[in-house]
Amino acid sequence: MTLVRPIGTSANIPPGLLQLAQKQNINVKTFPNEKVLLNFLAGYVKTVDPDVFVGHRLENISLDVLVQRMHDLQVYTWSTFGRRNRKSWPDRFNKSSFNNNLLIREVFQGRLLCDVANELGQSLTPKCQSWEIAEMYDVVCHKEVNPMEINFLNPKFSEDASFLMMALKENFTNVKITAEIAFSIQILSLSKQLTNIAGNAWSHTLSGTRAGRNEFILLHEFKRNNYIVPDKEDKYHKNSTQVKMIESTEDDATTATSNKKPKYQGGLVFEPEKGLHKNFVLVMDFNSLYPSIIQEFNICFTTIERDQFNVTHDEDRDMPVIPERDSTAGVLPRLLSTLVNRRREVKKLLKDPKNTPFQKAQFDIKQQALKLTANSMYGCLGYVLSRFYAKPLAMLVTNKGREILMDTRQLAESIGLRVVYGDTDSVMIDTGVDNFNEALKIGEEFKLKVNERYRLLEIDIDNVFKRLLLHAKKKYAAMNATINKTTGEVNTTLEVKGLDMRRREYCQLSKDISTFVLMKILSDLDPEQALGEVYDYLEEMTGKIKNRDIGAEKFRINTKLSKDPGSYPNGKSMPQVQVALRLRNEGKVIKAGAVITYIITDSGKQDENSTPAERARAIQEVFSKGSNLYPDAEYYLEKQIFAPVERLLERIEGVDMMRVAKCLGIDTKKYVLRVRNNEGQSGEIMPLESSISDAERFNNSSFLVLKCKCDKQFRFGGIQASHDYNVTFNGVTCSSCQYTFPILKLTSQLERTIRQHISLYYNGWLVCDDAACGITTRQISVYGKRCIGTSGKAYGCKGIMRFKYTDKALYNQLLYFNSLFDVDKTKKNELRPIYNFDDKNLPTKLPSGQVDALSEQNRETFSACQEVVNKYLDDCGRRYVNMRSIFDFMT
DNA sequence: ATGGTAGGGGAAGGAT
DNA sequence: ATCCTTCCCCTAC
Repeated sequence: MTLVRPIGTSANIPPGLLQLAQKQNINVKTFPNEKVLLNFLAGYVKTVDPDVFVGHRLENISLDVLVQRMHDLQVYTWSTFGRRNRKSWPDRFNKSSFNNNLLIREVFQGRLLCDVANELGQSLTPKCQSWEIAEMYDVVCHKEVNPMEINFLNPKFSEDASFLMMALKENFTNVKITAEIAFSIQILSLSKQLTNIAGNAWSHTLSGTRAGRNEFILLHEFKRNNYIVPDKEDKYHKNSTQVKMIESTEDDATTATSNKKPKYQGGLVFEPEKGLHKNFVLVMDFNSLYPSIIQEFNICFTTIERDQFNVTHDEDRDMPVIPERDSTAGVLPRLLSTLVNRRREVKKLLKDPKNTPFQKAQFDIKQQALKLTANSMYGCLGYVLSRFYAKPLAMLVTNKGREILMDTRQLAESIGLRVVYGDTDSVMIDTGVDNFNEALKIGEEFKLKVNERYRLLEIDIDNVFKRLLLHAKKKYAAMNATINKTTGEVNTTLEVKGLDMRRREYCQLSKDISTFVLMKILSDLDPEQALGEVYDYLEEMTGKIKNRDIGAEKFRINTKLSKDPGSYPNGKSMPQVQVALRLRNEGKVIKAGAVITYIITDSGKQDENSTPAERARAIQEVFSKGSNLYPDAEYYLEKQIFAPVERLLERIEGVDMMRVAKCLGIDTKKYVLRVRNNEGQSGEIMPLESSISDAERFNNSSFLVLKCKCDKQFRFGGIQASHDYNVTFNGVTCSSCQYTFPILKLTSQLERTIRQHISLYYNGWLVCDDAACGITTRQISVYGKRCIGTSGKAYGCKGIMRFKYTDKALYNQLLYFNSLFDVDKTKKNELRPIYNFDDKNLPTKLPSGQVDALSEQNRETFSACQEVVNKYLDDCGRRYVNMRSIFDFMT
């Protein structure tokens, strides 16, 4: 049913509308004015008495407008929108900030609001970029629809019935599409399952926030276990000292700019071995790492002592203690284990061939809901406003995560595997083979080795990459290989993470071109030929772009406005802000959170100096009739095509970037300048290994501790800021007694430390890697690498004996000592820090000029120290190989 | 008001 | 002019 009232100044409905509607079989009702229409609507809602409203942008747009108009036109029957019979509007309505989702929800109390494009809808459709209705229809239902731009200010809509009818039909179509999307993503079923699991209100789940669901599932769980749950806090009643501390220290930071500073350390990301890997690369991935860690290490509010926490602001010392391995499982681990087990059961049911399609869909939704619930548990531990906020627990989880990932890397490297990248819960291993099955075998073996170290935690082969191009942390492209079991053929598909082409501010044309380039570079083609084809393609595309042979829709750029467009201080340089302001001037509603779709248009002849932001136009404006606006070829070629392609080809062997620039018609003079500037900084091409920062490479090395005449001991980290020592032009000086170390004292302490490390290594201590067992021995057991446990008979402990001090660790340790006195590294500010970056008591950094000067002044002293280290390093270098071959069976 | 942190990259504007 | 910090956005996990 469609309700219509006269538009604009006209008091009449265009003649012939009803007949037209009848002909097209659409149920249209007309009303003399808006108030009558709204009254009818209110009555209609009351009669139908719906449980759910399904729509697209309900709270933000449609219902907001509807409710506001009812208020302004004094439609007294407004309360039928909800199920409470109310006479007066909620108090807050007359206040200025009434465009509040809470108010809308208050009016609609008793009925569910299901919005396919709100936060919940968006979380279910992550592939969408703008969540416009047409885009969602395309992405979710794989059907295309051409949206019509309707501007009711156009007088034709109030005069011409066929015109108005078009608008009504558009509206009608959108309603149907929305319903189709809602069914397709199963938003109602899923939210109901989530609600059933958590035990909160369905209406709450539909609003899309996870914190509330999480709160309720924990409340229920603790109640069931006879615990007293924490009180709900408000601004008058705080019961957590942690919250108070955070508020007092970070008050201004959170309110003013909403610049959320991280509160604790998160996942570990390895520095990738950048470039193209042509061997098979295995992606080994821990299955749901954080939920598994909580279970594996029994991390719970009830098992971990948290009172002493947050005193020193030093994560190392504040980190709570993990419970004993055989301690009773806490509430949280038990809850997670229940969720995991239930999911396993449901997945079993899902596989039953006797299922009807309906049952199958139901089971699938249920297992999804269980997974979502388990996975959102960790996030809420670190959420300040959660009733169950527990920073120590969150810290513990990520801390274990980092430890596990580091151990996994070391295990891989100890058996000669090369880890080329890893992020939080995964390692990528360059197998060095070019055969799929061989690679798989290596992966299976490694998987066993990793999995025998944990009870629950499980690593698996996630993907096998035939080719892998690593560009930076969180940015890579790969040819994902799968084998067809019957034919034995290897099929490949392109997989891209994080690169420009995955981002919504890059237009479709840019994405198409990036895809083409990657397909060539990652193909089996001869590299030279691949590059040749890329050059040709780029040249061809440049021609098409300049000739305006490509449709403007390929040039659309999406960007979200997180704030109100009016409140950007630097808005002038931001195209999306300029476009939003233009749209707002036209009378469009643009709120914080809106996704702006725009095109950078050609400046034409005049205004050579106009900025891209000034030339940005909303997509509607470009497509409107007679607009005469075209994409700015130069802008797109440089920013949207050259820049991403340059990043893709950066480390490809034999690439001629000048030629790429020429193919794209980039002003090569500008480009030459850019290359020169960058070369000056980063210097010559470095070997891969030295691209790892010292901070990471020496992460596990011991610091060099110097002892002063005054008995004070301190970490020495080369020429860098410290509370304990200064490097002056005379050498190293103690901060407490101002004693300056003579060269001899420095070298002798250094040598003594090195000898200690070497003797530690020769001791050959073995340690069980099971933290709970932790047995340390020099016995090499007859059971091989298995831990002999306390029984001495290799049962009772599943740990593996490893060298406490590996040859590699010693080698690395010596390299670290060497680096402390490396003048060049010092000048480039590449030394490993001796303080944690988040230490509250961080000394102020030395000015770079001072560092340079001190480096030069101490060059002689430092090279004397380096000589000491090098003496042992040379020695070690030879033995390094020998020791390995002797003890190979151990590792 | 409505899970988390890590990280790249563009752009502006202040410091040098 | 060039470096460095800050803001902003978006992505990976």
